[in-house]
Amino acid sequence: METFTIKDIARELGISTSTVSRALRGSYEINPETKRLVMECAERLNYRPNPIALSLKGSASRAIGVILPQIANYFFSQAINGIEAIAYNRGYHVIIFQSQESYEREVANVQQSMSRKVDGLLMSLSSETSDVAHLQEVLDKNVPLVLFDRVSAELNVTKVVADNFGGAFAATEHLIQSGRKRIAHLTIQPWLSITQERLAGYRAALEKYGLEFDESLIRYGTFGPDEVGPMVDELMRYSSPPDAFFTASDRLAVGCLQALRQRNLHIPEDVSLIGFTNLNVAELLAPPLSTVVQPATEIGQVAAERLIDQIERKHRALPIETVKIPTELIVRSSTMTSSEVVSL
Amino acid sequence: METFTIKDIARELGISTSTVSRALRGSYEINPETKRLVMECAERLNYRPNPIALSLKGSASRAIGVILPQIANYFFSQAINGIEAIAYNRGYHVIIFQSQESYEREVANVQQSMSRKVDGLLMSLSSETSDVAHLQEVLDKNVPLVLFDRVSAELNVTKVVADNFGGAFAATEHLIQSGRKRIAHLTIQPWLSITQERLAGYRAALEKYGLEFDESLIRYGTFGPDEVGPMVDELMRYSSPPDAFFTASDRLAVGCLQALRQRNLHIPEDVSLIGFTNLNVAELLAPPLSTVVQPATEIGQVAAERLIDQIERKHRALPIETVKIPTELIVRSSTMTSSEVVSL
DNA sequence: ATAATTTGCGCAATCGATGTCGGGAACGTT
DNA sequence: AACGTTCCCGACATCGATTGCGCAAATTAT
Repeated sequence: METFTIKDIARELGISTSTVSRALRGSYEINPETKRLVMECAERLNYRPNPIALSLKGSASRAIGVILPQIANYFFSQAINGIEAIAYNRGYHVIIFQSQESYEREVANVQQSMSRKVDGLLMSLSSETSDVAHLQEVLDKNVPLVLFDRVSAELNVTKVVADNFGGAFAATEHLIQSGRKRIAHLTIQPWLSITQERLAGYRAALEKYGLEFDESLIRYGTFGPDEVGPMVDELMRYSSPPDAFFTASDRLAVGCLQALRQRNLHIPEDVSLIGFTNLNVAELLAPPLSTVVQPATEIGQVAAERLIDQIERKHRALPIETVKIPTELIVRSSTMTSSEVVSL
Repeated sequence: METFTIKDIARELGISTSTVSRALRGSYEINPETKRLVMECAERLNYRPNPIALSLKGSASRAIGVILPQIANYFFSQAINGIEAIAYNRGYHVIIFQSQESYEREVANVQQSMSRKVDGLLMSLSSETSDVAHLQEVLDKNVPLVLFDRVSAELNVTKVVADNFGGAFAATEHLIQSGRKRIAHLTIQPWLSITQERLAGYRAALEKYGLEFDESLIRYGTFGPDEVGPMVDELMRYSSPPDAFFTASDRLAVGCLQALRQRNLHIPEDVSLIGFTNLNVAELLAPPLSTVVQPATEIGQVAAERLIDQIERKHRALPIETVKIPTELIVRSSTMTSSEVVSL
C-alpha cells in the first residue's frame, strides 16, 4: 500500500490536479459527475492528503502540540490521556514535547511545534520559565494557545487549572481540625503559579484558625531523590518541630513518606502527612495516604476542548478565561488523629 | 521575532536562494567569503530552516516517531524518558503517538508518522496487534524501525526487550525457594511476546523444581480496575488455592495487591505476591512489594540508540539483532516466608 | 442570430528548501 | 590568440496540495 498523491488520481482520470483537489474539497464549481469519479478513485487508491504539503501551504495540519515538563509524572501522563481522548474524537493528532523542566528546551519545543505548523498549542510551563516572550510570539502569530496547570499570569490566554487554593485550604484545614498546629509545607519552585496558589490556600487556612504563619516551616525546591531526607531532619530538629507535613506534589509526597519512615517517624502518630497528588496507589501505601486529588484527566480534557474550540472558531475570538477544576480532599490513615489511631 | 526564510537572506545579500542554500550547507563550490556573509546574515536573522519544507523535499526531518500503547503507564513513560534523552543528545526530536491498545489506532499512527516523514520509528505493539503488515510496509519504504518491549517475531528488525524469561524465572524460583507450591500467574494478553516469554520463565522454574504446571492457575487478560477481585475470588475458591501470585505488569501487581487486601488475605502470610513492574513506590506499599524490575529507561535508551544508528548509517545495513536487557529481582516483604514474618 | 452568462475545468503561482544543469568570468595551456 | 578548465553562482524544476485567474463550451438572454 504505497502512498498515492493527487497527481496519481489526476493521471488516472485524465484530468488536472486542480480539478481533483477541488473535487475532493467539494468545491461547487465541479461537475457532480466528475466529483463522483474523483471520490471513487480516491477511495479506491486509499488516497490520504499529505499533511506535510498541507502544512507547507499554511493550511490546517489538524495536529496540536503539547509541551509539558515531564511525561514520567503521574499528573502529566494522565493529563495527556485526557488531551488525547478529546483530540482524537475531534479529529486531531497530538504531538508531545517534553521541556524536561528546562527553559531552553521549552523555547526549542515551541519553535519546533511552530515550524511543524501545529494548529494550536497546549502548554504547562517548565519550572525554569519566568520569561514568557516565546509564548507571546506564539500569540502574535495568531496560533491558539491554552495553558494548563502551570500557567503564567503575564499571558492573556485561556488557562485550565486545578483549584489549588481550595485544595490547599481544605488540606490545611483538615490537618488543623485533626489537632495539628505546626504544619510544614513542602512545595516546588516559588515562582510557579500553582505554588503560589497552594501556599495562599495554606496561609488562608492557618489564618482562619488563628494559627501563626511560620516561614521557617516552608520549603521550596526541586527535591531530588535524596534531598527530602535532610530537609525533614532539619525541620524535626526545631525546638518546636512540625506535627504535620503538607506536600505539594506527587514526588514530594512519596519522598516525604519514604524519608519519614526511614527516620522511624510514625505516621500519623508522630507526624501527619497529606499530599497533593494523583497517585493511584495512595490508598495502598503504608500508611494509606491522605491526599488532595487534582483531576488530571479532566484538566487535560477541558484544556484540549478549549484549544480546539479556539482553533475552529478562529474568526470570532472566544472569551479568554481561567477555568478552575475542583479538587477533592480524600482523608485516609496518614492524617488520623492520635485518638483515632488508638481506637483501632 | 518573525520567521525568516532562505529567500530573505538571498534578498538581503542580493544573491540567489540556491547560493544561500549551498552556503549554509557548506558546499565546496561556494566562495568562502560568500559563505561567511551568508552565515553571518543567517545568524543575524536567527534563521532556522523550515522542517516542513525539508520533509516535503524528502530529506531528513531529524524527528523520530514513537508509537506505544499508553503513556499513562510507568513502564512506558520511563521508556520515553530514556528515548528522549538519547534523541535530544543526538539532535533528534521525538514525536509521540499513543495507540491506546487499539490496532486501528496503531495503524493510523503509523500512517501519520510516515506522512509526517519521521526519520525512523520506535514502537511497542498494541495488545490488539497480531497482523504486522503495516510495519512491513514501513520496512518496505526503507524507514528504520526498532521494536521494544512488545515485539513481534514475524518482523525481521532490531528489537530491544527486557530479559522476560530470566525475570520470570527468578521470580518464580524465589517463590518456590521461599516455600510456595501453588503459584498463580496473572498476566496480559497471551499472544504478546512478553507474555509468552514470562510464561516460559515461569514454567521453566516450576519444572526445575519438579512442580506441576497447572493451566488453571494462569489468568490472561486486560484486567480493568474491578476485574482482578473476582478473579482472585475464583482462584481462592479452588480446593487447593494458590499460595502465591506472580503478576506480569504494574497494573496487575497493584490491582492484585488491592484485591487481596480487600479480601483480608494477608500478604505474605496467606499468599505471597510478586510483581513484574517499575513502580517506584513498590517499597512504600503495604506490604513492600517484591518485584522484578525491568529497566524501562535503559530499554528506551538502547532502542533509541539503535534506531538512530540505523538512521545515520542507512547505506550499510547494520546487523539486526535482539538486545536483551537484564532484569533484577528485588525481594521485599510481600514474599517473605512465614518464619521470617514471625521473627519480626 | 448575436451577445451575455454560467458552467466546468486547466494553467500557473505558491509554500521553503534542495539539486541539477548550465553559463559567465578568470585563469592556464598550447 | 584560441581553446580548455576551474571556480562561483543563478535559473529552473521539484516535492504535494491549494487557489486565483482565465478560457472554452454550453446555456440563457436579448
